[in-house]
Amino acid sequence: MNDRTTRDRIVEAADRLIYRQGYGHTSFSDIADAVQISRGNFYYHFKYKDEILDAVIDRRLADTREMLKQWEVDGKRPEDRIRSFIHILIANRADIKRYGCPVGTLSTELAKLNHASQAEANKLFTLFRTWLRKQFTLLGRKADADALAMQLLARSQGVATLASAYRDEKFVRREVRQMCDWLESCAESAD
Amino acid sequence: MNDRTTRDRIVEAADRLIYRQGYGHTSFSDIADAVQISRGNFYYHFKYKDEILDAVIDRRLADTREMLKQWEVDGKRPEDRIRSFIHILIANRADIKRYGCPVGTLSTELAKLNHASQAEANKLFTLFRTWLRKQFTLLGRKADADALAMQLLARSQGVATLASAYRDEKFVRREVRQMCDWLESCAESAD
DNA sequence: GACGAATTAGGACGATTGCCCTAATCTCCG
DNA sequence: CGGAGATTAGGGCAATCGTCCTAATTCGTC
Repeated sequence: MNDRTTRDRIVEAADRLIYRQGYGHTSFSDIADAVQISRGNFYYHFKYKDEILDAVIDRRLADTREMLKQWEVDGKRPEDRIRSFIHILIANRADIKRYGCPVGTLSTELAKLNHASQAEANKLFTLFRTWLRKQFTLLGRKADADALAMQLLARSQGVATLASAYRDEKFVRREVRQMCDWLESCAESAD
Repeated sequence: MNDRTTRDRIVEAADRLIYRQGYGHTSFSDIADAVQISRGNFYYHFKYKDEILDAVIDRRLADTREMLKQWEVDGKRPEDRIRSFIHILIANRADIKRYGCPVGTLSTELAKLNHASQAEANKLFTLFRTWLRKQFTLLGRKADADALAMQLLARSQGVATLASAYRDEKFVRREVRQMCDWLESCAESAD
């Protein structure tokens, strides 16, 4: 019924462009050029710009869910799983250095635009938050699991912001090391 | 020679609008409407949009320098001065909850736009960074003063980002309390 | 009060934006 | 092969963008 190829290619290109340029600064033409289709064809798949944004957010949500699920397979101990989270900063350091965190920068922009989809975009934060909370609970920090999750989220966000401002990868590495140390002390102080 | 009133009113309005809407989403008309002058008059004071941005950044730099200077008068001990920095999050919590950190969000946006003034905007970060480094040095943490300054900057940025995403003031208060605790342990472990 | 300079008002420009329409093309099944 | 539905191409719309120009007004000074 529906050929997913073109639509997926649009969402994929929009995802990358919105991450790199921001939502407001990414136009229909930008995306159409990237996918090498006409704007008319574009309109066939997405009538409104907001629809593309929602599709991009959905895509990111799905990808993130998949990633979190995979981390639960890879890391057997909860501290290992949390370490997987911290290490996104290392794995994506080149992009983060240049464009910041895809979750944080989008949320910030939509907040300023007072955009209706900000709630949807925030689900990305909540996805990580809930997952981290679960891991901290498994770690034995039942009482303050959510606070610890938020603390780790906040610190990651800050690292991404400053890494992008100063275009500094070494800073990322240093902060990741400290966050891993902090995580170990969290694990020790439990049970 | 130059009547500063109108120009200052323009910069003041532009500052507020850029903070609330972002630079890219703030137009000449927006600012002219806010100041209640014609766009033609506007053009007399600023030929290019980039000039307004630079004027806004200069204004913020001057304000920040003044604030930092004041903190050195208010707080006699370096830990008190650093506490002043941490408490901006409390003092500006209503704005931060709604629009995030003015320094971080502008830097992030300009990074994505690949804007020439990003270096100038980053001086705001460096102003805080250098000042904090000095205070940590006075605290006796000479070797890792810059790392501590960056760590505190990063955490503040993260708190602002998440406070804005979740529109949550309580989270700000909780994190500020923890940051103050952390600061005390910094002061104790020194000298 | 008059004159030159500083300031303001208001409109116009080309480009780009999000959005919309229609005709051409492709694909697949009877 | 042929026709119906899915897909694509390309142009056009009104609105807004940053920028620019010129005429009117205000201001300080003699």
